[in-house]
Amino acid sequence: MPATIQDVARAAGVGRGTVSRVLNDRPNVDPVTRARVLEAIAALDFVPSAAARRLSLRRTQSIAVVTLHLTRPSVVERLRGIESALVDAALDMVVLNIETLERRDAILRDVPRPERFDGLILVSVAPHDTELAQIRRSGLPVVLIDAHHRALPRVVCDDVGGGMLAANHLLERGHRRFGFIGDEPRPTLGVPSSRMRFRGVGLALREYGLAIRPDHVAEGEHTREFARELTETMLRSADRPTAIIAASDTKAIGVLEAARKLGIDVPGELSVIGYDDVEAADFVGLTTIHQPLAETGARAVDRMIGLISGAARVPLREV
Amino acid sequence: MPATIQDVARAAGVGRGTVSRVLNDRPNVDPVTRARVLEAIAALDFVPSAAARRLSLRRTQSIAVVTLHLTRPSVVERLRGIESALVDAALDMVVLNIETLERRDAILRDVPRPERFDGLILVSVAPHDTELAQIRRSGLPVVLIDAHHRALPRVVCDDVGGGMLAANHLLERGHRRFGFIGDEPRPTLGVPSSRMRFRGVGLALREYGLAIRPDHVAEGEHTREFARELTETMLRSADRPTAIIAASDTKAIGVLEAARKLGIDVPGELSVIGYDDVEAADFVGLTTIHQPLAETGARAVDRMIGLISGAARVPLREV
DNA sequence: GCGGCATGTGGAACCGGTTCCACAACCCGA
DNA sequence: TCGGGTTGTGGAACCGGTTCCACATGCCGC
Repeated sequence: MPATIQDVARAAGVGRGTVSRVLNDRPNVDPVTRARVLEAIAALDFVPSAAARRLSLRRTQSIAVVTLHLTRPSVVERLRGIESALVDAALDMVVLNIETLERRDAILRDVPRPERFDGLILVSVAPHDTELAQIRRSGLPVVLIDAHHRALPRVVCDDVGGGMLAANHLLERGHRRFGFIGDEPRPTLGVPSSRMRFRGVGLALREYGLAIRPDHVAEGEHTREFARELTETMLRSADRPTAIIAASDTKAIGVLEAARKLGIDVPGELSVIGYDDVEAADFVGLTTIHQPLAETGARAVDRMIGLISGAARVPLREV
Repeated sequence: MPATIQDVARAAGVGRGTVSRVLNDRPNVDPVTRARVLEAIAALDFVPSAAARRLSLRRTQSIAVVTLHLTRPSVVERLRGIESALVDAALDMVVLNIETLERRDAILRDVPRPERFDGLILVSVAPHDTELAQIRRSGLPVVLIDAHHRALPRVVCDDVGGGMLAANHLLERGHRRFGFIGDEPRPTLGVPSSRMRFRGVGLALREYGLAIRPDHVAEGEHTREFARELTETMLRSADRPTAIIAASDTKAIGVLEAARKLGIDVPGELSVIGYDDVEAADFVGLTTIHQPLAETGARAVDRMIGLISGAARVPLREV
């Protein structure tokens, strides 16, 4: 039903090749001819078929964004940055979300195929070595966000630095007994950002000749309820911490709940720092670490486009 | 580089047509031949090219999801539902996010083209009549979520009912003076769900012979700060409301902030109801209206697939 | 006045699938 | 034994673009 390039060629009285040259702004087209072709295009409301274009160019004009836990605020914010940068580059964003291990494996098996996508952005997902091999074979450009792999370009936030930032903030305010509420140290899916943040906390404390007590570290599932329970136990201990750093705002809210339940005043008797800067953070009185999430997304797209057009650069990090 | 159907045909000693028949599980293929073809496919690690398939089938195997304000929790949750349903149907989800009016118009102009997508899901976006005409012409199946159009299939939550629900909850608890904090009654982008909810509140009050005072209704921009300011003004009035219904949790938090600032105890002196059930809602002590967001997303995909396969059904609603 | 080069153009071949048509081989009943 | 139907198969045509090659035309300098 829609007009094809052949129709345009006929209408303008030229060959298909000429229409194609006009469409792609190539030189060696007589201005008069060009005008006639453009007129025909407008008259027929012609839009080139993406499918045909993809087939003959062997490019798909779309990139896959693989996310872990799409609904987390930090992921969404990154996605927004990615989307808006991709729009500018006239690329389609296909979102693939991971919620189970099976799906993770299926995606990493099926997605890195050059005939499916022009590029791959993995958010909080790092490929295994065998998966990396397939990605390599596919020749697809890949950029990781919030994930590490020694051999792949990545845009990461400095989690260690973030942890240090949080700890230093509290140290400067005189705190000496710290607690940490984090995620699984080695998550089945995803990446150990939580552990990195913990390491940053440890580093900052060391400069003050301090260390965090093992029983003041509690790691587990990324839910508020879980964080609440772990915190309750921690706060009941004899020498309870005066400051708790949580690996995310979700967990931080769990910490606040526990404190409230035990009648511990925040920030009077206990300081709490979260991570992510969710919308409600300042209302509930949470100090939090902000990350430029949308910017990292946009940045990843920039690098991806660089890779597509052939540049190879050294992996870099940003805070 | 990757193997083509021609390579497979050669390897198996058959014609391309036969390979295609095997790939698509068509009848009239000798079991022996089929086995030989499958063997060749496995040996060559052959995966059919999506681009070629799209071109010859004139189907893209991907659907466009247009969202307004991707980052709002309610939208993300719907997106998750959509994504997971689309995966089951082996369709790619291309996300297009709207943040400005220009982009809105550009998307509604360029996206409804049969050569680009197999279907369209609009989340909180309703097309104008001229845009509808183009969609019609394109022949693309469209499903709206959280948006109304008399002529298009849609999956909506009953906003009027939600408003009534909120109001009745408060009426049963003895409240008689209500306030409402909502979005712009007729938003430039997006849909007037806020107004619908307000109408529901009005209906519920009428049954009690009550009405909401005009100066206890404040509508404006969807931000916490704005909601806070509007609420402050409202709470300073002589006969301030004893209960406030907000059109979203974001605004509800603004309301809580205002109350806190003025030293008004919640829920002692003022009850607040929000909308969306964001994660932090119960921590901050907010009563909120929950909607089955992911389910509506999945439901929309079901209907879309129904439309693609040719069924035409009566528009319906769900709560 | 003619060889050489730049410019503009038409059209064939190609990308990698699907579909349809023609035809061969076989089975069956008359 | 022969006509008619079924089954399996190869290959051409097609989807709608891009690219490359060949060729026509016009201009230049000698």
